[in-house]
Amino acid sequence: MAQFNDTSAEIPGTPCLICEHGGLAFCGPGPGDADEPSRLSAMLGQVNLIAHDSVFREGDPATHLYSISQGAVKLYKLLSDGRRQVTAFLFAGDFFGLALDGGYAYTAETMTPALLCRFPRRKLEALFAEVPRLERRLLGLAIDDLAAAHEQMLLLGRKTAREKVASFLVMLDRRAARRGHHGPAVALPMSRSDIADYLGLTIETVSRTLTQFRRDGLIGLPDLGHAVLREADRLRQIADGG
Amino acid sequence: MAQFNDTSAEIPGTPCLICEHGGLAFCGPGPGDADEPSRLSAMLGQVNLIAHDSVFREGDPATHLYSISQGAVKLYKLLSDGRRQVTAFLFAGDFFGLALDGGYAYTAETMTPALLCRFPRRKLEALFAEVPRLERRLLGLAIDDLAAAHEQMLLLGRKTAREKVASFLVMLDRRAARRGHHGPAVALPMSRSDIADYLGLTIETVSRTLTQFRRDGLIGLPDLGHAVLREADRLRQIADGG
DNA sequence: CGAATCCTTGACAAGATTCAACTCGGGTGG
DNA sequence: CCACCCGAGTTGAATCTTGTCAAGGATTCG
Repeated sequence: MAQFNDTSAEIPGTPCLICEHGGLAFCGPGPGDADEPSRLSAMLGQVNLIAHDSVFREGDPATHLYSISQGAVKLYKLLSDGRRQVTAFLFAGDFFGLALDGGYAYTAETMTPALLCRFPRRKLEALFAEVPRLERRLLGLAIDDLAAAHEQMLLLGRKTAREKVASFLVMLDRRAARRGHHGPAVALPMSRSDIADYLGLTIETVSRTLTQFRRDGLIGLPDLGHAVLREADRLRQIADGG
Repeated sequence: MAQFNDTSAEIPGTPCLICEHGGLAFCGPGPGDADEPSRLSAMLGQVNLIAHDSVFREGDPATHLYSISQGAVKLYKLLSDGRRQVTAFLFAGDFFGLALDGGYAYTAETMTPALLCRFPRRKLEALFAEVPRLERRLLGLAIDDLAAAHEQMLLLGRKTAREKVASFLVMLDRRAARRGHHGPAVALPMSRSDIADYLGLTIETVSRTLTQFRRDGLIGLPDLGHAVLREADRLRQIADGG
């Protein structure tokens, strides 16, 4: 585990695809500052991973900051007996790996083949002095993550299975739209087991709830990897406790 | 609600007590940089709140950043039907209120009478340019919060009631020790209802679990507001899923 | 084509919630 | 001064949502 795919292990200097992603990630170009992206791309490296490969593990020294160029990644934490909590699903344009000297707080694993950009933490910190806007951006992204974490705590602590699954589908749909995916179906690159561990449920409960939504005409399930939100408004209502 | 106590509404320029708290909060003095604290205290204001007073509400415009000088504060989010998730308990030296233009992501309420330091967000951002170390500190604190949030997700999604309550007691004990409180009893300034909403349980389950711990000799409950961890190691073991 | 893995479905069990009664302690007012 | 009241907490019994265990079906991949 944790090996990088041989085909293109690391390509320093190659321009980062996510820099084209409209500023979603921290390496995106900012207004009136054309110099910064080139400085960043000069220090970033790309890593190409196969599906179900681990990027780093909880407790590993936090050497790099990652940004997803292509593919999907999940973050999770484990209890000693193997119980797992998936804390985030990430897609193109998202970043992860923000950590202090204590090491990464979670394990990061690809769900699909993925192309990641990564930045050495040390070099990035040195660059902060020259480009303060960078650190501001990173702080903003951390605050976004924090808000998402609080929202997930509300879900885990206080929502029913039905509300959790509805929230999950609505969240994926909203984020897919933000990335420009406006097709009828939302992609589910994660397994039922991943979904269960994200929502604090079992795979059986996730499966049963999805089936019930399908029977009620709220969603379509054309195949295991996709869901169609037929009654998105109703799902949003369920997600918020209605 | 949300009124400041009349007795000492705001005292600009008064030195912030938490600046003496050994660098726990972001306004603490750093090595070789005696200038910064004075600049900060020049722009901070103190607010004195009674118990069970709200500091700000979820969605309010994020005008200030807060730091606790004295007292205890809780953060929470609500669902439309009143279900509540407490996302954090905060004590002297802790800070809160980090938010972007979307407004605060949670409501903040005192649990005890509290003395807070607050910094206007606008002015703080202006100061970032002059004192880059400040922004670095804030980013570090945000990363700490993020790690705590992930830990809480693991608790909410995957721990049993017994493990949740044990984790809660151990967490309070560890944080009290960090603040220099080494007495035999850990303070519980929050109500059973707050604890339940923090752990994703009901007050009855919290009460029953505490009683069971007491019967098993793991803890003492001298009064409603205190707990004595008699078997701290065993509690830590339970908290981690043993 | 076969084997393995993932998912779905069903029957049953259990941990936590709900509902309800009771206790305790503090504050108030007769 | 003390009885009363009220809110908070505890305890008990019944219920229920979700988890556990087990079997069957589907999809994928060698």
